[in-house]
Amino acid sequence: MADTADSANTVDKLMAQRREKLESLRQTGRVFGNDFRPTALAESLQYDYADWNGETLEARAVPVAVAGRILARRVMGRLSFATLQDRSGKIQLMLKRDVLGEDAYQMFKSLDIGDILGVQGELTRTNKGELSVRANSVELLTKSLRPLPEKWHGLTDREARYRRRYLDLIMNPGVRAVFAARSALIQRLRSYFLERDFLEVETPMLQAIPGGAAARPFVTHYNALDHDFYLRIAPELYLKRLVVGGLDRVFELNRNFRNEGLSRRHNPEFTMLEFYQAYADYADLMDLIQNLLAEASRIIHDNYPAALTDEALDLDGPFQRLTLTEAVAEHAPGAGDYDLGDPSSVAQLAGSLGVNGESHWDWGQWLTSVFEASVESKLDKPTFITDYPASVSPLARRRDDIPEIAERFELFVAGREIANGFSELNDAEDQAERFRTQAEAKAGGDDEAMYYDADYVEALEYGLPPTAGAGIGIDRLLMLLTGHNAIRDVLLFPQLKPES
RNA sequence: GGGCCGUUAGCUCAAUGGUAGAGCAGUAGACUCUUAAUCUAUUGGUUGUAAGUUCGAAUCUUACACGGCCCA
Repeated sequence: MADTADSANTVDKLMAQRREKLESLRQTGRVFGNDFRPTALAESLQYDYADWNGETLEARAVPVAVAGRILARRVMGRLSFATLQDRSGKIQLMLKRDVLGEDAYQMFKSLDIGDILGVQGELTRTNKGELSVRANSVELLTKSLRPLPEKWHGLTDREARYRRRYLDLIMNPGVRAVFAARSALIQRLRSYFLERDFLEVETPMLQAIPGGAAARPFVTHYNALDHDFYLRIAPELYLKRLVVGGLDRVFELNRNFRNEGLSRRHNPEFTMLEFYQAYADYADLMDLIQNLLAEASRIIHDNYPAALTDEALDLDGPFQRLTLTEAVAEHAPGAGDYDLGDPSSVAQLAGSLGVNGESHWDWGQWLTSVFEASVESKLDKPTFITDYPASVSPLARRRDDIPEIAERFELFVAGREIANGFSELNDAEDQAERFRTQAEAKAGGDDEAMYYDADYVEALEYGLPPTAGAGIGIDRLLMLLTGHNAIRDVLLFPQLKPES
């Protein structure tokens, strides 16, 4: 604690100065007033008056009230300029002692960068042509007690940007654009499904049996029930219960939690869109997703250029489609020397690629491991991989002609999976059998294997109509669309280790 | 989990093992068209933490913490 003068560090001294200014303002007038109402936004003014020259502005004397944070200040004797930033952008303030009066001008000069002001005045243009608000009055709305980062270099330390995102948002306008794009993306996904008669629903985050994906869950304790619950790893099994209940088209756009490490591409909580459509199959959903992503992509690219980096992708389709076996044959080194339909041959191929498999693995697990090890990262252009082994797809319907294959697809872009979907398994007896196999694997030490969910099987026993469903990882989709290669750059508050 | 890199003033960054500096911000002053304003003066440090080597450590060594990049 820096409560003595000799232990005060720089920021304590800077804050002490600002507190003194605040205190002296309290003596002479009102601070933290909450009745100022801006009538204009900086960016709107820049846009609306772009064609007005100085003479016209002076003649019309357009009155405006703007509010925002001071980012820079240029005092030149009896005339000053300041840069004010509001939620839309920036506009310059022009402050003249002759107009404001001596007291108000002195008050302005005592303000600090970071303070939040309400300013009333008229629009004008400087000699250099910059649209400015010539202030008639200035009100301090919020005193900022801490110094902002430097105006020119801003805040660049990534850790600081993530831990104090508000400073990042103040100092780095592109960050705001990314999250505006995120909002627009989510908005469009939502409206896309609503337009197609899907019902938006919310299903439990706290689940007694975590299901719907292969992942380790977070555990929490529910005191009142004295029972451990899991944070959901996917909403899938609940959404399909709703389809059993007659909600033939449902979607949920919400958070999932997976107990994995942190990395450039992993955050323990992430946003997933899942949707289910009865009387459709996986091929229908591939078409839907292709169309959906093209629309979403267009919205982001057309409306949020400031959010995009050079790596931003335009997903305008059509997307390539390959079966898993075709993809392995095409991309896995040496695949031509092996029989991809034969379990032991595929296991040998996997071994030659350095995959550490386990002896009890079946054909599907070996083939999938080969795909993950040597194909996935090469799928640069948007590609639907189809026809996954049923054994690695325990919730997916089998193909009628080849029962070992599931009617399933995953979409890969830039080497990353961004969507996963299938024709849903609606044969309750087969589902029970698949769950048994999963539960055995879990008992055998595979902590990502699924639990046996008897309640879900019971729901299926009442009858799930033929249904297809899919999930799209929203954070990763946004990463692709905006060209950010760290998930932390598309999450407002990414998970970090505690500081101290 | 492994390898490499980083952590110095509020921010952005310097500093052959030999007195820790600069710019911005701040403070005081000048200045009625600036916009990284300019000019003058000036305040500001537990060099991530803890040990060690050394006459002497921001600098070398070790451990730890946090972060970044790459790999699994």
